[in-house]
Amino acid sequence: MDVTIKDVARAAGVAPSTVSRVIADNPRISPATKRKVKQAMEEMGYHPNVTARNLASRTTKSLGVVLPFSADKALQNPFFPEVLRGISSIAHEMDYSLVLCTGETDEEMLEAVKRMVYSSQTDGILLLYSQVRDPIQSFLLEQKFPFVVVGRPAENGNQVTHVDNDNIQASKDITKHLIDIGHERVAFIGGFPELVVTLDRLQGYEEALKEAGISVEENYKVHTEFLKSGGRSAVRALMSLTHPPTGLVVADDLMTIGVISTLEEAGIHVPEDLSIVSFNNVYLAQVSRPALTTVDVHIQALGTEAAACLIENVQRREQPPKRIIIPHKIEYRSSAISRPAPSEV
Amino acid sequence: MDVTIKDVARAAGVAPSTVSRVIADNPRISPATKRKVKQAMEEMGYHPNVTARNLASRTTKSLGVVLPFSADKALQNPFFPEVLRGISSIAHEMDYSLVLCTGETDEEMLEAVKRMVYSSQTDGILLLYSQVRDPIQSFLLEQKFPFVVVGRPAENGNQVTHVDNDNIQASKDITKHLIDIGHERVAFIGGFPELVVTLDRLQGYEEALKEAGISVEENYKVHTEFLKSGGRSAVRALMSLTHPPTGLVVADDLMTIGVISTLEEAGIHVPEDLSIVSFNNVYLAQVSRPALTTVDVHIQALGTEAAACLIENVQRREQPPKRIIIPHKIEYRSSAISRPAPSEV
DNA sequence: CTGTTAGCGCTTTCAC
DNA sequence: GTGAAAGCGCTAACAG
Repeated sequence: MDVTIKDVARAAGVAPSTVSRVIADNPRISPATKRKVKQAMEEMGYHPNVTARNLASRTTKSLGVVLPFSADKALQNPFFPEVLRGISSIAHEMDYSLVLCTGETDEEMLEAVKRMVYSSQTDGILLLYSQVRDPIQSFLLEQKFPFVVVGRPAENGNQVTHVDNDNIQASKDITKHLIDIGHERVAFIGGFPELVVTLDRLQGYEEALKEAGISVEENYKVHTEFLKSGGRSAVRALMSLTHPPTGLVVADDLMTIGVISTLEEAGIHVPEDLSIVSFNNVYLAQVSRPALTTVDVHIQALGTEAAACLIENVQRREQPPKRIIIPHKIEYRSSAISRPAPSEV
Repeated sequence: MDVTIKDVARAAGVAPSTVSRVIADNPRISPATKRKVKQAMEEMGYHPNVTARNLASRTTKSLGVVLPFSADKALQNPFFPEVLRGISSIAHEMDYSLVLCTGETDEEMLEAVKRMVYSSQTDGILLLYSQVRDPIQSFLLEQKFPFVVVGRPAENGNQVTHVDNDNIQASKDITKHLIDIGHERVAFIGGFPELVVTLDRLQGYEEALKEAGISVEENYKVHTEFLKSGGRSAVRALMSLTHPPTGLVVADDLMTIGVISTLEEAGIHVPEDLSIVSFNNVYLAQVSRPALTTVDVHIQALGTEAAACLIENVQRREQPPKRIIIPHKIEYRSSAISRPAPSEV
């Protein structure tokens, strides 16, 4: 940096505070001086030093973003770039910058978050996932540090502001769809059971079954790691049951792609032999074969709402905890078809 | 924030400057006072204020990261999370934070970058893509602001530090593979022709053809948007030529998935009817059907090298421009098979 | 409406 | 080895 507020003040023949006011676009400043100062800034190529401003104003105008860096391939899920886009659009609009919280392990992540808040590096934090007994959430909560989580907090749900879908209902809806089109043996494949989203979608699945008078079979509930080959055996086991399912509710589009791949290897075709529905409606869901019947959770909206909400919390402190539900919508495509199969055409 | 360096100083019975030196782990400080001060910090729950430190030391200990936020679905490419992981691991290790440069359009992106450097919000910038006549690169260059690009700069290649694969060679290698296994009619499908990586891979493709004595057909070179449905017609057109290709070099794994989808719709099977090879080896390349023969470009390494390099540049200014090439390696899987097809088994 | 005066919390000469 | 003092560049009362 080079030219400072003092330089501009001198050149414009005013006090530094006046320049500061011009920067802040303070209303009670005469158009004349405003113009004069602006011109000086322009001519001298002045740009306010963010750090100095932050120190003086005791804010950072930045939001911390916590991604699940640690978890295996989770970050490869297009879900995250997509919420990021949403967040970024609002942040940009409101003139906030985004700083990433990084770390390889859960402990490192927690450390990173602690450093962020202790060293006042950020005004608020955005948690892009929610897991059971998350030490990060507890920490933020006890520090009374502004944060919002994308997802449903497993604990203290009404103390922490969060934006989420009604995943239970969404899962109920899509499971019901499968049932409605004739499937009676419907299984569920979920990811990390520590993730609240997994639990919610499992619960919705179970509720739909119950409401349809179908009993919930324990061995119809499978948890496989995200896209992991470890999941293959689980899927195979599922399909070699005496009464294998004819329908599958999978907790995530990307996981679905892995599952379909495993199934095809085993000679099981989707949707002819098995119908699959899933969640998120990432872009890939349209171009994969078969195109996926999936619930669109409006990922970007999750991001924009979360960011807007956090910024509001940050600006006027002591906002009461809020809960925002983004609506969902089923996209009917070709991975799920009626059963029993229509008579051969 | 609450407890400051002064409080600690008072409590420990030393001067603030001494505390500062303890924080910085200054060698010429007696073990005794060091211990005393550390204990005070501990007891009082002291954490240095990053902003104040930055202002005083005139550095930010942060790196700006420029992702192609604007470009359609590009961000959905797992390539980016993966370099981010690499970058983040080094940044974390070296105690740098990462701040994202956000914007919806190219102009906004440029503005964001300008703001970052003008307002001294970051010590250096990481550009995660390289396109022809990129105003961001020009700007950074003329500002003499430290930055490194992941990819090959289209212009001023020896003035800007960059880490890249030898994409020309990589493309030559993989194209040659296709030729070696019997394909003579090989087409190329690339993405945005403004991206240098696309150009390099196209060039490698052409060179391989020439070296094999195969003439380069203009209508064998197709550019489709990333995953976009617009690409479908292009792919279909390609396949309805009088002499359609039997082999395809596609510039990116994700694009390949879209292409395969289009082909299957048209009743063309991969690899039976058409062999495909591509680039990046993202995780999906293993689980998609067929699993993709693709060149592994070591995405994470691109990230770690870039970050390490930038941090070095930032710490000791006036480093000469460097160019780092990450080796590549072909992963042979099942999307490409010999032609003419082996006699029916 | 504008100037004056203190800092924000830390680092960094320069003495001792 | 440690302290005193002077900022880093800006904002924010408080006057006027």
